[in-house]
Amino acid sequence: MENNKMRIYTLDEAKDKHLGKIGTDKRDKYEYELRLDLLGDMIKQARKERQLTQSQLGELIGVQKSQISRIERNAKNVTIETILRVFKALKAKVNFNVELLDGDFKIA
Amino acid sequence: MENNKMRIYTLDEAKDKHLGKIGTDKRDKYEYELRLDLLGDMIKQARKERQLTQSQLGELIGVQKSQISRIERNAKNVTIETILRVFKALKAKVNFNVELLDGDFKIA
DNA sequence: CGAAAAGTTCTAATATATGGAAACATATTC
DNA sequence: GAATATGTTTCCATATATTAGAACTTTTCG
Repeated sequence: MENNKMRIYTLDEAKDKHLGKIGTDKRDKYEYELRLDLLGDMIKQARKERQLTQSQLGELIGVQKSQISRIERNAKNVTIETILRVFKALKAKVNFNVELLDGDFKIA
Repeated sequence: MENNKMRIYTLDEAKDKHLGKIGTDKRDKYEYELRLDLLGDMIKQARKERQLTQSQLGELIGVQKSQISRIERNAKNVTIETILRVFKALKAKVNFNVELLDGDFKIA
């Protein structure tokens, strides 16, 4: 019987693939913007992992394929709730990890 | 000199605190809904870690304190972009991790 | 290669997110 | 306890997210 966890994707994995490792100039420069862009890519990857078309995924949450395409293509201006609906239909769990970075942050 | 990473928060940590460990009925029942609710809590925690009022955080991203309050109180229907703007102002990095769960998932 | 499948983009309508400002509520300070 | 600081809710206006459906484009498959 297989492991319960089939696959884990992280945004960092996706970025490594697209931009190179942490520390390269190219990587840092796009860190913020790509965080916005790659969420849609993660939806797409999860969907393909499930071997679903956009149309089939759309049926699962009750929308047309065009909405799935829209979200996958540009997830930055999509609400958290909508994103989670999609991932729920894909039987994927999303974890948000927040990491406070050290900076000499002071309010006078 | 301090570590670069001051603190790491995960949604799971927050849920453990509110609901008990993975596996309890109470925990499972609210897994989906609370994922929607606790993102705002994470914003609030990060803000307090930075020792900022809502008003000060609002100034950082150019909105009134009432918007910060609104977002913290209900982050589920907020766009990814807005969420990330807030975390960026808090000098916090957000990681989205997607985990595909095994399920006898078939499309006939 | 051509047809079908799959994905993308557009239009227009509706629902809702975002925002300021003010009133209100609660917490903190002295 | 009173004043101040901080957070919440409401109202209203504007901007934008969501959606169906259709036309279009790209990919897949036999």
